Amino acid sequence: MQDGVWKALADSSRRDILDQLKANPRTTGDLCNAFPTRDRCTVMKHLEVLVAAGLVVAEKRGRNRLNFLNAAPLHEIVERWVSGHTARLAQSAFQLKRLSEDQENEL
Amino acid sequence: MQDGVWKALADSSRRDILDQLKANPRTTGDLCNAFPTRDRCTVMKHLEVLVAAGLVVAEKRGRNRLNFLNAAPLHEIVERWVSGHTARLAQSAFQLKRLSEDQENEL
DNA sequence: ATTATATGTTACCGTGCAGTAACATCTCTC
DNA sequence: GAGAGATGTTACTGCACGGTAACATATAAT
Repeated sequence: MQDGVWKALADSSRRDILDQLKANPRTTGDLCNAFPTRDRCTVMKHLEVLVAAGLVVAEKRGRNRLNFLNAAPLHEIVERWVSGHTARLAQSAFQLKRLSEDQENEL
Repeated sequence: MQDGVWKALADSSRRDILDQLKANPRTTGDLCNAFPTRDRCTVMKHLEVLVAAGLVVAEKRGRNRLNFLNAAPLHEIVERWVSGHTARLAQSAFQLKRLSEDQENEL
């Protein structure tokens, strides 16, 4: 479940697509124009992955397809996993600080 | 740069390893015992990826190797990328709500 | 010193994925 | 309805990655 979201976020092209959708929904053609180096099929495949992960919702509008960002899955993995780690940011920083001090003492 | 962090987080085994390191640093052997289904070499390869991403710092202690969590890269991608999306969570929810209403109106 | 324990290194295999091409479908415009 | 424009589908290729085995090194205990 969450795994699909992480996998979707692993690719920079897909994160770029999400950035494009952040302000406003875009048609597939818009997105292809935004990434001239990538083939249209490549963009569509990335969109499929994003839709499967729930990060993008697509809607047909005539002969166009509008792609909407859905930030909810992002929010979810941050709440359920990331915050559990970053909450202890100070603790891990302390551990690492003590580690480097021990290394100095070994000289 | 950030890409290495995202790639490292894409694999659930690696996220599990980070979970193991959340409370306390662990030796490589500890981690292997924590994941009996995975080969030791597999665990080590995952650790390599995590170290390359800066999420884990390893230190030799005698014949053991202690693996420390470093949550800083996590915090960084959240601050620099994720929060830019989740901050607009309400906006994207509104867009999606309006989308579903439009779909109902089309009936 | 020898042995057992813990970790490090190299090479290989199967799978999954990014990327592309060719072809198919659908919808607007005229 | 004919053609153009936009999207959908299938199949193929190269490469990266997860996983494993075999071998190598280092350190503690005896």
